[in-house]
Amino acid sequence: MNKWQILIIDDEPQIRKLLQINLESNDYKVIQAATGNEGISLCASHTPDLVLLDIGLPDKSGQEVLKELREWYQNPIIMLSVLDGEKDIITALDHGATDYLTKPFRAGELLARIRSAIKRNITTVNTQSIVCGDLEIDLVSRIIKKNNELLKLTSTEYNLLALFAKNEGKVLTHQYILREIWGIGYQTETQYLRVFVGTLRKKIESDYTNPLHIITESGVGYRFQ
Amino acid sequence: MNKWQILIIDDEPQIRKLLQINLESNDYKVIQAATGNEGISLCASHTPDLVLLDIGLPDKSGQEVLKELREWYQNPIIMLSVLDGEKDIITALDHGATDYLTKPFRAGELLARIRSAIKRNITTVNTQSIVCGDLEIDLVSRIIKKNNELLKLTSTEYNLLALFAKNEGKVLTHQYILREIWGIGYQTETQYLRVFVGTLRKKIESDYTNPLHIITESGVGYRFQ
DNA sequence: CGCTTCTTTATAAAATCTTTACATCTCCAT
DNA sequence: ATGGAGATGTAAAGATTTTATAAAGAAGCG
Repeated sequence: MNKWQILIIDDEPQIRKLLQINLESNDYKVIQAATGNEGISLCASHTPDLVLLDIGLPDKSGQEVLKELREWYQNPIIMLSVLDGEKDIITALDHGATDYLTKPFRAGELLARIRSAIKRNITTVNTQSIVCGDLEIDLVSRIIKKNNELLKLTSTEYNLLALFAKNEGKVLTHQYILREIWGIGYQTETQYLRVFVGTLRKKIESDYTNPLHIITESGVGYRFQ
Repeated sequence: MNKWQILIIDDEPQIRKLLQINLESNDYKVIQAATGNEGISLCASHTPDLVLLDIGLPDKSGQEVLKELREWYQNPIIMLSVLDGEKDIITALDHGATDYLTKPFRAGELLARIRSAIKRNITTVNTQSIVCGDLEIDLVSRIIKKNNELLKLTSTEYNLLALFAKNEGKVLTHQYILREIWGIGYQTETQYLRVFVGTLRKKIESDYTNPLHIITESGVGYRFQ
């Protein structure tokens, strides 16, 4: 079992230290940012399982960071604030914050709310392994088997297949896939996708000239089944 | 759009009244219970979209009610309490409570937390799909099924069918359909529409010489049923 | 280096959309 | 009822867009 990774975005070093000690002693992996922009880029590069976001930041307000993150980041975001202003709470929640705690918070309660948020998130988003016909995808150990034979995939190929498997049956648009795998700013590079879908098909399809797993939805995207 | 239904379980009539007024003025439908057992049976019979559960109840504690409900009830449960005890909060959250508010709570915050909980719940649990006789249209996954068999539609065919399905029973004029699917400036290209209605009918109608789903309203447009 | 992986480019192939031509239907005036 | 004009349906051609594939260049890594 690998640890859950939590990103702390807060400008006060003492608070970060306090949170870090508390979280690490409860078996979470912690990464930290002191500013909003640093937090956003760390979130993009590490995709943590949860974000603790302070409202008062030096470069941009926590509310703004929240909005920017929510354009692409799906995991829980818990807001922290010294202010108990109802308006702040309401706007944060309405912009997609998972929870809102007022400082000084109690360590036990924060941990419980973190557990709750992560649990709710995994039961809906994450699953450990996915079986689709002759394919078996283990999301924890990143192992793919076809007819019980191990397949060798590159990192990007694996990420793509995992994304497909997590959304079995749904049509995923080019834009969505590109954003999820390559990140923001790659939404127009549909050719990448074609190349990688091609190599993936050669590996996972029994007859890649007639794919049964990755179906192309012309003009829209792809569907995995 | 039908209203969200919320179940209040609280023994104090004033609190129930207060909550009811607040919720109903925000377009929620409210049902109420004064005891834990009554709450459980109401929840079973009505399956509300969210439960507001008081910790202090006359017959059994809110924590017990929570545990019993969570054995089968998946929708959000927000706990309310006069006690701000950390222990209560932690046990409630660890037993599957979605949130925990301490009385006296602010109406705006409660409403925001209710919105947040319901929104999170529908995006994960519900996939709103439209069923019309032998047709099933899943607007989220972009999947069309006829007699449980997957249909392969092109992008434009899908858009057209989705537009029809969203306006089931209504007569849509040529102009309106053309503007919605092809955009402004195509209002006069009624021939496009004839071609695409033709191909759609071949795919979705059991007998396309005698269409039952897409009905032509001569001189006006089409109607879907 | 040698190897793997990722990014680009080029081009062939396939799917989809548009347009044209003509058949068929509907409904009203005769 | 009957003929005909306007509206609608069908089929098939071409034009256009989208997709697949190979293969060359670039980047990362032991």
